[in-house]
Amino acid sequence: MNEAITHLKVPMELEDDRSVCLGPDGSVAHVTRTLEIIGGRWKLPILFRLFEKASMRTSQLLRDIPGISQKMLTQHLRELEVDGLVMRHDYQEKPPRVEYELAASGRDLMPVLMAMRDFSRRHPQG
Amino acid sequence: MNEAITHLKVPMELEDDRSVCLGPDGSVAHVTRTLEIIGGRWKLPILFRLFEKASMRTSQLLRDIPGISQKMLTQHLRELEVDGLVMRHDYQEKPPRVEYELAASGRDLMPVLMAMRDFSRRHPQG
DNA sequence: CAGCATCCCTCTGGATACTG
DNA sequence: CAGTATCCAGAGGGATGCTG
Repeated sequence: MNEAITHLKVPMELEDDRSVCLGPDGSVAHVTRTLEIIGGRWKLPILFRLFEKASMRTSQLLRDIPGISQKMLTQHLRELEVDGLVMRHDYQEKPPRVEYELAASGRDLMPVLMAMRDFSRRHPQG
Repeated sequence: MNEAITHLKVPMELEDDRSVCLGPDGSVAHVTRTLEIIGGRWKLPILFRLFEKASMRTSQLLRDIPGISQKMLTQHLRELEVDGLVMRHDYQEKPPRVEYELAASGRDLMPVLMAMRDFSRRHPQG
């Protein structure tokens, strides 16, 4: 799964080329990777929500994020889970009860997001 | 112009809602703004290139970034210029001679990109 | 309540050809 | 050399209905 963002994804054949030509550290590839992880339409709202509230049920997220649909919520939560940012807890109850919380990687990501937020603040668009 | 990334763009009607519901600081909106700026398929290669080489001609960029097309190079350079990350210098010569360099905002962005790079390094994908 | 399956529309980006 | 104009394929995401 984890269908990454198309226009950000690096075609297999070019990946090495780009790493090489753009620094031996592969900076571009790594930044691209981070972009792919947070690049979904609702990824940021979900992450910030879980950052504020620690643990949340699916229905809570659905209510607290205006405009998101069931489908997109589940889909993005899956991707975030696969990418290791979010942990899913299924309590195996009836009716279903599932909760999500930020994993360690997810918490580590927050300072990066804060840096991105601060950049935008320091550079208001023209 | 500056046609932003669709799946990242916040519909007008929801912009306020999201800012409110996701913290009074509008974190999500700001991070989204930064994402939009760097979200194009070739934005990162271009930025890193200009970060390394200071000033470059169009043809140099075209040669140094494997896989990019004339169209996308120009298009992304325009967007980066509009967003204030890149400065364009047209020397008004014949044949044409145009050079690009990072603007102050572009240089300010680099530490943020480094943070994103480091995050990816610290969290290798599964 | 939580999640999956479809259909459909929009937009990005690639390929190509042309201008000054 | 630098840039523009078309055409087109593919992916992301919205709307809706169904399942356990």
